[in-house]
Amino acid sequence: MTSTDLTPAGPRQTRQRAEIRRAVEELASFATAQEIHDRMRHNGSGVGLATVYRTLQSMAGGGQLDSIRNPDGQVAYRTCSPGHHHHLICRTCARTVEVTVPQLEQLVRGLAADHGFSRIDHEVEFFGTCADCAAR
Amino acid sequence: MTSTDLTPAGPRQTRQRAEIRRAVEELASFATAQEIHDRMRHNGSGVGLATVYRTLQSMAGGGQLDSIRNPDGQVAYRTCSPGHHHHLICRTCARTVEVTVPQLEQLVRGLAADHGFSRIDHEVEFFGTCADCAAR
DNA sequence: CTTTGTGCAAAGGCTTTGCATGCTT
DNA sequence: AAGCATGCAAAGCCTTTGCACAAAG
Repeated sequence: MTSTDLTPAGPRQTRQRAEIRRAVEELASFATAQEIHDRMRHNGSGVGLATVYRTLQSMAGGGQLDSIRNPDGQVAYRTCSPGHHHHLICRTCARTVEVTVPQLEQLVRGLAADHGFSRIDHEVEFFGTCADCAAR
Repeated sequence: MTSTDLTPAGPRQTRQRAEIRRAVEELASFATAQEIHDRMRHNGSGVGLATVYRTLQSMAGGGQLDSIRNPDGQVAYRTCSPGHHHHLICRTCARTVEVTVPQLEQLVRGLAADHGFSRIDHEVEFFGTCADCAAR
């Protein structure tokens, strides 16, 4: 070894990563890797699909992005406001509301205790019909 | 028309459908179409994979089966005990506990009201580590 | 200079679909 | 006899992976 580096390194700064980050930050709601890629292409970007997949995964793994699975089974990403929260998503127009449900967190802890489970993840997303769409 | 039938018809009774129903009823926990198909084959059944997929979908659509999406994005099926409830699933050993969480139901109604949403589905499944697996 | 990221295309895995045949009604 | 159900294989879709090249540190 010519040098000993003790810093965790982290992902490199590349044009592609920057573009992807920007694209994700512009999202109004969740979007899949393919949707994000499409959108970028329309905006003139030439970043490859595989890179988008890899980068989104990496960002989600690093906690910079939240990933959920939509009702069709695809993985969708979104930048999240800091802190733990959930989403209330309209099945019809995809409108999304971020909700914090402290009672749910308590509930989960209670559940865990009652059944001897630990490290319970709850990627809880609520899908429903929003007022506007119900009106039609 | 030679005859006018007013009954909704419904799925036909076939050997395959019966076999699939039986297989699903024997499940201890959720299983995907492929897993169910494999299991049936090992038990000597020659039912085709496509038929298993189609039949499970049909049964789930008819409310005879509950379907969830597992963490890998595959659709998993299970016969459910009557009444609304959720599942607490061990990520390691797949052990599943059925839990009723009345407070959650209340919470959901509250959420809906607060944000003008209606018909909120909450396919809420909790994934965690059960006591046995945590002990190792 | 070394290592990680990117692109492209191919491969993979799960699920759906087309079509001819068989079975239910 | 008429029509849905089944099987098989092919097609589809989303996602991952292999490999050579480019770029970052």
